[in-house]
Amino acid sequence: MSDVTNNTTESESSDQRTDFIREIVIADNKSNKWDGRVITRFPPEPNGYLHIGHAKSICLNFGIAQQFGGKCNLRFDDTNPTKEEEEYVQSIIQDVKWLGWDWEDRLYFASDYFQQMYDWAVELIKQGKAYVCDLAGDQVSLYRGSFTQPGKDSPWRNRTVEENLDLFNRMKNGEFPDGSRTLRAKIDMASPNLNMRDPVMYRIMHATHHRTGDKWCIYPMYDWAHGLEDSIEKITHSICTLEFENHRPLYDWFLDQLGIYHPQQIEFARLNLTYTVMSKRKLLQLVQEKLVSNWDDPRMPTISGMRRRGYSPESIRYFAKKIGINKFNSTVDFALLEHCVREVLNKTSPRIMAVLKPLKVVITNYPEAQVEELDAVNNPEDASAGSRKVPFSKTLYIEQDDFMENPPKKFYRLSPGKEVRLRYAYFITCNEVIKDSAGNITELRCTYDPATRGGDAPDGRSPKATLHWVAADTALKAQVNLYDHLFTKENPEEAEEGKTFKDAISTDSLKVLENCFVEPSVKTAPALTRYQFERLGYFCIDPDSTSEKLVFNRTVTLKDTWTKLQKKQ
RNA sequence: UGGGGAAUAGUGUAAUGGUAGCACAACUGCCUCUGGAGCAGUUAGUCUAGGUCCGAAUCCUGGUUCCCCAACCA
Repeated sequence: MSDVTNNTTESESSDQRTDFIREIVIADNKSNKWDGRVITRFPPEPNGYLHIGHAKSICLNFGIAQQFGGKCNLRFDDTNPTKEEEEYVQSIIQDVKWLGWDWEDRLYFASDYFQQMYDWAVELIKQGKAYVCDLAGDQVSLYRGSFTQPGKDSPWRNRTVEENLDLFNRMKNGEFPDGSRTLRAKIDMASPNLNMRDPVMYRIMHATHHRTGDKWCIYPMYDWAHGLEDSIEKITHSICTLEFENHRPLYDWFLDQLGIYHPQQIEFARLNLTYTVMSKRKLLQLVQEKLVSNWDDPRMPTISGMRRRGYSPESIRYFAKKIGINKFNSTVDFALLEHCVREVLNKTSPRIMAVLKPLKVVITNYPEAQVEELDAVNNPEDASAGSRKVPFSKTLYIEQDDFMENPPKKFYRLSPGKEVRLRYAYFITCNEVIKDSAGNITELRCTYDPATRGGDAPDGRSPKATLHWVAADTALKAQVNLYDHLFTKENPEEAEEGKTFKDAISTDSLKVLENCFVEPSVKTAPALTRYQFERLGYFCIDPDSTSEKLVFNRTVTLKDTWTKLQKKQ
């Protein structure tokens, strides 16, 4: 287990918190329960794209294996061909890899174990612990009883072993229609745990499986299959989410009846995040109803969406580490995720200058055709990132927000008569404001102080503000997509009467700015390259970006105390 | 009207009978060629009622609240 694709920085090398699951692993190692082995697995069903909640589980399982010198398998739990697709398999492989984890040659599929599972089912039948039931679906649930009422035995519960064997074989051979029969475990129809009331092990499904094709027309249920998969792979700690706690007695029962290798199932709480939804069903709905562009829409909490948004794998791993592991439901503040993203990106992203809402500035005392190349530091947090040249000339663009004709108190930026520093360039003073007939400011006329080249004055004076800028002639035009929360409510699931989570979708989660300018140094950068636009935030090149039409996605803003100040007033 | 889990600042977590700590958020300052970063500080917590104990977030008893379970989904 190694981070092959990502460098580990300080933020990650900090000590791993010992959660209750790691405590179990440590205790097991101490007692030699598993002979020192630690084998975990990440077992997704390929029926959707992975999201940040899965990342928590991935980092837990792979992280434990890494920490204790064990292994973590990637296993597709592909037991339901009607919901699963190859596209999802590929996306999941890509996402886990991108997150920085390596399963080496241990890529497994539950469907590869179908024959073994079948054989074990036959064994259970021979033991008299499983039977073929002819009850229809609605009848099965009727016989199951309720929370407070015990169930009733199926009329087919006491078939002979021979009859069960014959019927199960014929189920496998495709002699019966879908839904006509099931194989059920014979446990206890009066158990207070409904999962133990003769759970279905196999159902008939004449469906084409994405890997086994039409070879099988019976498919194992989760409860039957999952423990067997874990057993086959000699998993030591089978980590799953809280809702499977009720299933653990069944997990244990199947393995005990068969007398085969028996991992320990441990449950932890899934992740909830403010301002987002996490269920695969709802995410699928957003995609299918075109409420987002696709699974990798940068507003989606999917791994692919976050990748496109510009989140780095390291920042997601850092986040997973910070949220911890527990056994109760909690909702993590989205701001913590953003903090983790900023923390990592601050240390790793090269800085460039870009102007999102351009305001033309003419330096009246600057020579007409002159262009200077000025030195700019690539990353003040990382000396090894070096420096680059940025062109400066008579006509520039600055940010509209960086000028105010009638500035309020504490507005440090440019205003008439005021001097500011242009980053890495010169001090300029605004002398004249030019407006169109409607009164909109269209241009600023400024003078520069030639003695301040590079951004320092010989007399030691230092303006309160430093602005970012681009030279008009050499700047590249770009589209910039500004993203915000997809939902307006902290908990979109909590919908009022007659409303759904979709009613909480934000109308300004995406703002497209078409007339942005970026410095020329980014011209040939590949898709997904991450930058900090100085004073604005972190941005990355969208995969749809071309050299003819540059497109950037805003990952997250910089912390902005000025905006905060304004909002308070 | 059954069974299974769980409750620590606004949020996420630590403390495993011995000073309730950390992070995010919020708020103050300092510093700064990014109103970024960094530095220093402030606010704020053991669900509840009893009990055991020199001492309880932790152990015991009762209560409260929340989550999960009645798919041929996982």
